[in-house]
Amino acid sequence: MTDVARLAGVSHQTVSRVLNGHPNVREQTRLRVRAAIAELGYRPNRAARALVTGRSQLVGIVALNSTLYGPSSLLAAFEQAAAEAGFAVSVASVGRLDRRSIAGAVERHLDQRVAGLVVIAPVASAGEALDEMPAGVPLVTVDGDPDRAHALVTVDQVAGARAATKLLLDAGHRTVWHVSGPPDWYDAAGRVDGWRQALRAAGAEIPPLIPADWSAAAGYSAGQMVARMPEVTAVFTANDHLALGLLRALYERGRRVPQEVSVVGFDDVPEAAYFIPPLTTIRPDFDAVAQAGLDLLLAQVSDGAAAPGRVVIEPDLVIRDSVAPPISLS
Amino acid sequence: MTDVARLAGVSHQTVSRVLNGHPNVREQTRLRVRAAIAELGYRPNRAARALVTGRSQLVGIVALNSTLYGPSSLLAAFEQAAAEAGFAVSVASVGRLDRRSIAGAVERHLDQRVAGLVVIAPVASAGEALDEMPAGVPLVTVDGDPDRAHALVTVDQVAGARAATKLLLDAGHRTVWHVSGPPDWYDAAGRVDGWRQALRAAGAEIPPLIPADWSAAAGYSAGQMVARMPEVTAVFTANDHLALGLLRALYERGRRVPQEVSVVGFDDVPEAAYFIPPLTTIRPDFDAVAQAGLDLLLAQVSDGAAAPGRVVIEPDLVIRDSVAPPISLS
DNA sequence: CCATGCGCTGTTATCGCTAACATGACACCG
DNA sequence: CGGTGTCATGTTAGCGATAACAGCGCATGG
Repeated sequence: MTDVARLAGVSHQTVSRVLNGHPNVREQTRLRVRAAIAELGYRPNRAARALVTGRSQLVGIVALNSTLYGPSSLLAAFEQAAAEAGFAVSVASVGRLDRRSIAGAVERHLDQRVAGLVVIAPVASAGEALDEMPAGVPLVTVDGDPDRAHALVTVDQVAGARAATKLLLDAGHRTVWHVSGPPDWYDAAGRVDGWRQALRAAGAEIPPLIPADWSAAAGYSAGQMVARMPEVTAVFTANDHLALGLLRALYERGRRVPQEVSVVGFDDVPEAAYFIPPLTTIRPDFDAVAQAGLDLLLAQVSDGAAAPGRVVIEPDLVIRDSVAPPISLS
Repeated sequence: MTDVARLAGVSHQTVSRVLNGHPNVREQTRLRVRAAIAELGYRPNRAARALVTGRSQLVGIVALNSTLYGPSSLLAAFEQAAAEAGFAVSVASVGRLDRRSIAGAVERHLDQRVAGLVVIAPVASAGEALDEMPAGVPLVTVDGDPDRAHALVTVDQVAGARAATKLLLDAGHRTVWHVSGPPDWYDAAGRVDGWRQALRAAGAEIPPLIPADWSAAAGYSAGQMVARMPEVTAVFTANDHLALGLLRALYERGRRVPQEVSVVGFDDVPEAAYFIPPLTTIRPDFDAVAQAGLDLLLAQVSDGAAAPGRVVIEPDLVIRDSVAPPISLS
């Protein structure tokens, strides 16, 4: 910086002013400084700037280290949004969403003096870990606990699940079964709620829940059971991969989809249109979630950790071929 | 830090020594300092440390902003490995792998004074962008150009493709068709090479290449063509999602897999075991890639940018149900 | 018994930057 | 025409750490 100042024939402070877009610099001086910067290929040292300002143009993201479609889409979307806002993104991924892991990831970020923190915290234990967080750090949780005080962005799981269930009921099915995600995930719980609500609203019988996790393997197991129950004509699975496994089990046992069994998934993974048959599903808008999350975070950053907001993103219904009226009606 | 020093009754330098594990600190003093640190909940300021040492315990990763299985698995694996090595990870993702985007992402990282850079650079344009990089920054490319000077970690695409093709030939197929990925990706090119090599080695006819990208949609189009060609009995697709689309097209047109057509994919996505039928595929070990990449990078960091190495990870063959001998033999 | 060296600790300078204040030139106003 | 702002710029201090050096006490050896 001193070199730049010397070359431009000004003081280092003036260089700093140009860098930070201060007014009160003569146009001509500004140009000289710019030229010197370009000539020397100078780039400001962010560590020094962070040190003196106490701010860091860095947002931390705590995410689950997995290739689950939802979390990894979110991560990508956040990076994108942050980069556009001029923030760098530091990622600390955790193997499991338990208290210890999350706390560790948060610590690592605090060491780096992140300006704010986004925690993709879809399970209860994550929320607990955040309660122990030092206050004063801007924080946004994604898919976290609605009953906690933090700023929160979520996909409206309940509405999505309701829409999926209602679609099946409207097609004429007497009731709808549900293969659920891991019970400690809020996403999974919300989808169960929405499913129940829709059934109740329609006065339909509420069948037992088929518990699973997010994997195709669990969907396959669920499908093996479903295939043996002739009365099951409609299934809503908590995500698309479960649906894939389910479809496969039904196929193996000769239960045709959608003629005998209708299926609706959740997520709209890119390949859902190529399942056998193409899967009707619910599509959350991850870009919107990320954008809203970052906006919330940056608002806190500039206000000084005020006003934790709440944003709920409505998912869309994507209709393909895996839903049909039950045989009795067709 | 001054507070800690005061509480422990020592100078700030001694605190620093304790923090950095220097010898020449009396055990008793060390304990007093530790206690003071714990009591005050003190955490060192990395910005200050980075400023004075010129080092930053930060590695940058440039990745494609996508939910493609390979890149996103790699990203996750890198975070994991870096965290274990005590490094924070800053991610700059790019929408497209063109020169400008990559250069921008690299710049953003250099601004942050990353200690080293990992670029997941599976296309030619990425390599070009890196040629313009200021020298002296430790750099590792993943799946990049084998002809460039940078340190490089790759999955052995050629060997994987050879194994896939050979498996099909060994099952008795006269030849094997290939649905390829985007031609500018090294991964895709390597898989094409391996396929050709295996055919040539077996003296089999080399059918025309069916060009595609990585998507299930392209696999579906390819499948619509394959289904119309009765002589095609074996297809190797450049990834699992292509295989999914292909399977679906074959299914629609009544071509049974594996009885009439055998299929092998590449990647072993978690749900591949639940395709219809379960997909035989090639599994790259992304964790190994990440570990090797990070090792290479850290070696450069400590040596001061010496010895760009080269590591090739051998993928495994995962055998499931999508391969069978051709009808003429069964 | 003093020179020497080692182990432990403190003092000072410094990294690159921004904030706060100081300065000088000039314009404007009563 | 002197007082008072305002603009453009320079000077100084300090952010929180580490590096380099200095100093002190004590054991060792000739």
